[in-house]
Amino acid sequence: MKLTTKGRYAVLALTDLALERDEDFVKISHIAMRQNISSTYLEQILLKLKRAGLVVGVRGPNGGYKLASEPEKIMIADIINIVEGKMEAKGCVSKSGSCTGVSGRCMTHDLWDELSRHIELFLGQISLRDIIKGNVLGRSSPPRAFDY
Amino acid sequence: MKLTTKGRYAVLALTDLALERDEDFVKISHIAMRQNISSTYLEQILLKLKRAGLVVGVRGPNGGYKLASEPEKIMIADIINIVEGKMEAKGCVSKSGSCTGVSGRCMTHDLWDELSRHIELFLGQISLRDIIKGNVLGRSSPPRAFDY
DNA sequence: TTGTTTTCTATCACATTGATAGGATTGATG
DNA sequence: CATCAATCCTATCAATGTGATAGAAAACAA
Repeated sequence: MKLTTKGRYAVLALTDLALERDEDFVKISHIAMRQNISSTYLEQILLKLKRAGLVVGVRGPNGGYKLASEPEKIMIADIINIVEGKMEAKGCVSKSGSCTGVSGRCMTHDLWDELSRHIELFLGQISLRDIIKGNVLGRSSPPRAFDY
Repeated sequence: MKLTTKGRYAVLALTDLALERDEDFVKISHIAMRQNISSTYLEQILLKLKRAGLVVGVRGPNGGYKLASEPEKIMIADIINIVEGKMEAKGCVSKSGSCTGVSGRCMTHDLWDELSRHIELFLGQISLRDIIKGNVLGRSSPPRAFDY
């Protein structure tokens, strides 16, 4: 899974929107100032989120952005997937073809596959509401034992 | 957590070494050919792993690389940490200072903190031996329920 | 010793992505 | 209609990931 500043900014911005839900539309500049991130960079990110339908944006005076649905319905995994591009199903894909190890598919295929599923499962269960309620800590459960 | 091709190549190469453990020393060129990755790039990666003590390398004819310890003692998290640099403890660190949201620390701090712990926990429990034995699939356990 | 094979090391070039800049478009307001 | 405020969009710059090149140093064999 790819996780860069872009994904973090996206979650941060949407969390901000979830908090300022009473205001009609929140301006980019306000989010950027509050969260201390570049407003021009945030533009591109919000644009992607708008095209994906997670937020709505209106132009002109009194314009700005707004969540398209309830905070409890927006999962972190969705946000990340949109701005970072799709989580690559197979982390072993190199530029030319995929899984081109000598034995057909590369040996670590299952590992990255499982890791992606693991992360997606984790972030797919946390909503924006969980974040603004502080309901995040302590969710890490250890993986299963070796022998099963 | 940062996860690029460098980390994947590192795990792939060490998995290859774990499989060819009977041979005394395995040449970079052989690993690169078998796993279909750039041999010059692999050199840089193996060098880091050698400095960290995970592999030993000898020069000259019949030289090459070799695991420094048993495959079951080398965890994936260790490999990634070495070649990708340390996992940043706090994913919310921006260029200037850290956690500089308007309210002291950024709102998503706990989220990234928990995610890092989650990934490290996952990769810290999987060894090279698990990979070559195919003992990886099905380890994803869902996170805990919301209310606890 | 000499030559060959390999790791070691540093530096350079390219590709991808993070981040910025400036203009174009839209809508509200007087 | 004119003006202003904001999103929208595109082009460009900067940083980093990825890989190539050129050699040096070491170990072995003849």
